Amino acid sequence: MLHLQIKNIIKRTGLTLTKSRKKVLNIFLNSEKPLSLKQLRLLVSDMDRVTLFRILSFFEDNKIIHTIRLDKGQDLFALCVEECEKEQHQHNHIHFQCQNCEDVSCLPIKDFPVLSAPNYVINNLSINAVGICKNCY
Amino acid sequence: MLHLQIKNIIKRTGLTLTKSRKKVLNIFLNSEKPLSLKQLRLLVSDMDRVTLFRILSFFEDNKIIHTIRLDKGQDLFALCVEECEKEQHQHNHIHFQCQNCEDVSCLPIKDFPVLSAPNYVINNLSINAVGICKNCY
DNA sequence: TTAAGTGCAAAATCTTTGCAAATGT
DNA sequence: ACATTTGCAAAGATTTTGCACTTAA
Repeated sequence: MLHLQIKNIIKRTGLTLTKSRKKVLNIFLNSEKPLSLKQLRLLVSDMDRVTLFRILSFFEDNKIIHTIRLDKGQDLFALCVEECEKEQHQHNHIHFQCQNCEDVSCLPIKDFPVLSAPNYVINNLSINAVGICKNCY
Repeated sequence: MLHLQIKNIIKRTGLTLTKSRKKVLNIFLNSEKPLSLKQLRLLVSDMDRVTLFRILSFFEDNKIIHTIRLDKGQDLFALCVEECEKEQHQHNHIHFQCQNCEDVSCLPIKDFPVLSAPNYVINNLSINAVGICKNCY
């Protein structure tokens, strides 16, 4: 089941499914939340850090994961969902970081804002919100 | 005129107006566009890189500048405008990067989107758009 | 078999820290 | 004069590169 999922994700890229890549994918598939590089390093335990770097940038190039760039210089990585597989690689969800518990999650928004500006073509919006989450409210 | 502007900006923080800080502020005040660390380094020429780091983080702490975190790992720095001086330090403008010419600017949007999610408090939104700018259109 | 991926060592960058000398008020 | 800021040297951290060895198809 999970194995099949992993195979399909990699098959999309046309490239090799290795043990290391499988490991990293598993971590993402088993995680509810976006992960920092530090967290990933712990979770992959013995994997060489260079290999992890290369896998992450490979995954990012192939739109398997994307980077969430929070304020304050933190980057988190998350699996892409359906939308990413379309041409535009659009992320129609909003990342939210709680200023109290620091937790990062996706905001459940019904109507994703549509923006337009005269003479501009807007292909992708990335929106980060900060505030107080429903648990800390 | 410009000198007065600089004085006022620094006065807000209650702290010292030094030659180096003045230099960096001048660069920002004379630049239409947000600047990368690399660009800033060139523009401050002989200033020690540590000093530049410290000035930037001082300016950021004091809400004189803010960081624009573009996709693909680039950070740019820009002067804050009026909004930043209010409590919330909200940036009611949208940063736009052209996928053709790579230029970064603020999007002229009339109605800044208002988001709400049940049981969440949203204090700040940062929105980055990518697409094709009016010059490359 | 052989093209691609991994691990290791080491280079290149980037960021932070401590402290003495210089500067601003 | 005194507190703050700067420059320098050096530590720490992060990211990249080259290359021999291993692995997946």
